[in-house]
Amino acid sequence: MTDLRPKFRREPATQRKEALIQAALALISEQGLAGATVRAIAKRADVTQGLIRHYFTTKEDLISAAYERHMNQMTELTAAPAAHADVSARSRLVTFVAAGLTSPVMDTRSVTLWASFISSIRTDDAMRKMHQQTYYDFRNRLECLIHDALIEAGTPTPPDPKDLRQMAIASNAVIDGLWMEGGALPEAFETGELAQIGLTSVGAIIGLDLHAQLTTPMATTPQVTPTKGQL
Amino acid sequence: MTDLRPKFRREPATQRKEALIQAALALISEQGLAGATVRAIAKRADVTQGLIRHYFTTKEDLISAAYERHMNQMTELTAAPAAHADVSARSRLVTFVAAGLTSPVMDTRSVTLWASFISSIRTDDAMRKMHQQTYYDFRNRLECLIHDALIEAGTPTPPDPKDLRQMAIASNAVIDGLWMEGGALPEAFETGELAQIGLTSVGAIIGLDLHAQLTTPMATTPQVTPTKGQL
DNA sequence: CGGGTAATTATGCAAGCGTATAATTACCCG
DNA sequence: CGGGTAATTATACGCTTGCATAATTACCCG
Repeated sequence: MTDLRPKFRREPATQRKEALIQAALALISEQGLAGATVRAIAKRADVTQGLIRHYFTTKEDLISAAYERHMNQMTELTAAPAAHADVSARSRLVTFVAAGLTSPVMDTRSVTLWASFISSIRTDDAMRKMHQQTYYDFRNRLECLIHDALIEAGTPTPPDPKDLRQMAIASNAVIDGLWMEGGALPEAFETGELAQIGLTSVGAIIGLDLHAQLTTPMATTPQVTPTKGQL
Repeated sequence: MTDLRPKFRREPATQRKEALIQAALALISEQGLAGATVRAIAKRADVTQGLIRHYFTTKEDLISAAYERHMNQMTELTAAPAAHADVSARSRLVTFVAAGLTSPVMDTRSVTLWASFISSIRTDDAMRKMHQQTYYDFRNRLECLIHDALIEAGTPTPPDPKDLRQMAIASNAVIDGLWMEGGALPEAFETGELAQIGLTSVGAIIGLDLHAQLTTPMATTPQVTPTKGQL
């Protein structure tokens, strides 16, 4: 009756931490922050709850690490496809915008996760700093792409830094707004519709046509039950 | 030693409900959903916790009512200033966009509240429906304003409904995105900067100049520490 | 192969949670 | 003024939470 098989395995620290973070992310995306209890996370990661305290001094620590992980991955998933240096700047910008508004970046899970975290940036300083850093990082990448695309398109003079900043802020906002709605109400939009709207809008904001070949100012896609009315 | 003064007052139902909702909103905006416990809400509203169950069958009920209240107020605060029928359609649109990107609509408290609620639209069906309804309501108002402004500006033909829809989605997204960042990182932007960017962007998206008198495509405002760098 | 040690489990605790129910009590009406 | 009733308080229950601490145990190293 003596049990020969070990009752648990000792894993490298980074691996265990990663497993715990992934378990936390899964739970938060499924049930919100309230569902991500220490016990639930431990169970999901197939360990006992005491182990969490061994790797993270507090639960807040783990949640914060999960937030960082999620946001960095989102930025990377958006930026990576647009990193090929051998294509035109305009093409890189197009890829960036489209990637940010397509699965897996634009996705109910991602948006829910993000929303859960965002709600705590007012209370939690670590969360607040993380949000700020993530936001600036994303916006700066966008600003660089816009800058390059404008130069490439042959603008009269090098773009005014102030205008560039505002274009980046505005473009970032459209992408964020579309991304959020696409994740929150997936059934409200056609596949690819939001990516296309994003390209049209960013194009309009920076004064460049970001569509394949056409020059029409606002292209067209099939419509879906808008619940229009009253008012 | 007999206490002459009454130990509590009986208030009309609507008033008590309203007080409880306001207490909940205050707590959620200050400490997130986690801080809005039944006991804390009751204390804030100067009643005992049992009373909550007397007016709301469950805590979820109260939270849901608070969500509805908050969103409707935000929409109203944005739309009301733009309701004067005697001014031009363009002017009404301008007012609408600007109101949505200025205090008190664009505000840390509002954004934090919204974020707390949003995180639960995946789990909670009532929340989900409320979000959907609120979103469509806001977007439809925007679409109407855009429509009127385009007609007024003398577009060649009545605007294509599909284009109109996309313009509304995009404009809504910019406003949402700017509103969110303005609330989340208030110190990152100059006063009025986001409203101005919003006007410029919506103008670019629908193909109308929404600025006071100028015709320049991207006007200019003072800059503020952007934490630019690396990459 | 055998001991030391850090990873992991096991157990417990105090506090807070949402909810249910019974006891008060302010206020309305005849 | 005095009784009825609904608003409000008071109290309690069972459960879950995050965290701490002690007991195990897998694995590395000489």
